[in-house]
Amino acid sequence: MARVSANDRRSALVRAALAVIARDGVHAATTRAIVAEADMSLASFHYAYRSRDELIREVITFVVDQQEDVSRAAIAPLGDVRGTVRAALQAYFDLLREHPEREQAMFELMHYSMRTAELGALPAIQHGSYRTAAAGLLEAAMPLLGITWSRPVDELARILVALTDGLTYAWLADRDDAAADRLMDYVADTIAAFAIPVSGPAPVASERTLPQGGAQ
Amino acid sequence: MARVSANDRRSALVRAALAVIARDGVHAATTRAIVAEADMSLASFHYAYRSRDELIREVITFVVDQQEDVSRAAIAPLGDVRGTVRAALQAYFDLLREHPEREQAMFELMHYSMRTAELGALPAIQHGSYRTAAAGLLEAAMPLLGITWSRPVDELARILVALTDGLTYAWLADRDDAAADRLMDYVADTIAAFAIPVSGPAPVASERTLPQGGAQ
DNA sequence: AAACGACTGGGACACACGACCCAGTTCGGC
DNA sequence: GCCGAACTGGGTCGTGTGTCCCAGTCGTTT
Repeated sequence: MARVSANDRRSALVRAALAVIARDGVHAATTRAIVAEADMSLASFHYAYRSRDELIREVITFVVDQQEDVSRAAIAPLGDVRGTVRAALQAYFDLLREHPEREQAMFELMHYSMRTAELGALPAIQHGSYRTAAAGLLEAAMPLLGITWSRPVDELARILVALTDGLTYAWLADRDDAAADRLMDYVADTIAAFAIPVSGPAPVASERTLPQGGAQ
Repeated sequence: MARVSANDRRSALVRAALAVIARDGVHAATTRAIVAEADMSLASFHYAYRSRDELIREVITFVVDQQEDVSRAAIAPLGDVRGTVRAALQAYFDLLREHPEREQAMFELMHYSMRTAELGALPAIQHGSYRTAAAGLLEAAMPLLGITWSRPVDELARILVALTDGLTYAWLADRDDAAADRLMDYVADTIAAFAIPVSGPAPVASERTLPQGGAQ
């Protein structure tokens, strides 16, 4: 086959491994399956990587980095908080519906990391990057929607991530679209309830709910 | 070794498999590892089970049934809704803290089921049983606390399960106890906000928070 | 006590896997 | 055109796996 630089080969192998993992699961991502997906020989694999573990490790860090990039996706302010949150959730959910294997692969890789001693720190990093992304969205929403949050953004980010994880998990298990819709409605409501309009030109129609609980 | 009936052997193998899975993960639950844990020979394994898959399948159904039993645990009404929900969450979380491997094993088994064609239906069943359990708690709380819920119990159960899954996942990833505490506080608040006191002897001191959002 | 069937131990088989090796091929610089 | 280094194909090794087998042992029934 064609001649490719080791660097290109490494990234090709990472993508191939990801494809195999998404299609057949982590346990099926053997060196042979991966090189078959990438259409190269076993020797090429071991020329690019010292071991399978090294590849998997790179796959995971790649995935984490990618997630961080993806979640920098622009937030589209829709006037009120609830609508904005709801739209962002819908965008994520559409992605999930289109590529369930991908999110499933994320979960599996996370569990794989938890079971591998040298990779033990990665789940915390991966989860941290989710929270950072969520916090970024919440921060970005403040000036765009003319609000502040009644609790620390970090805390709200954690709530948002927990709900998103729960939503993902539930849908992966039962594939109930209608239930997912209702769940997203709730998430939008509960997040919107933490928004406080700042003085000045108040955004309209976002005070349907009273500031719940307050900063406790 | 001692002489044991095939039936006893089957359940012993299920428990052993569960122990191995919790300790080392699903991928490490080989026939040899399982029989070593159960302290019996390979022949005994294949006398009791036709194949490893048959065992794993039994492990999963066992786990689902067990979960259903566990979640019938009595709800301890603490006067107000928030306190009751918070205490129930804390009880679950304490269990999680004590045996993280156990919950981790549940997740892994779920993913294993998703990847195995004949087991594809199990995740939905497992998740359904979680929701049923949550719904049972919410139903039980109604007469005990003198409340009704402003939304269908099924829907609230789904929210509760999603939040619990998210909580579990987050804690497994970063082991942040303080953050888990704050998250549970939020869950208790948000669930309590769906409670409507019924006319009659109103429960005391549960109106610290205004009914948030209400029935939207 | 004899015989039957439930149960066990140890070993064997075929296969898939990760890792490795080495003789060849092709490319870039001289 | 040549040379050294980057790269490739095919094969091989040792190990771990699921499954199976069979000679043997023990309890139960008659």
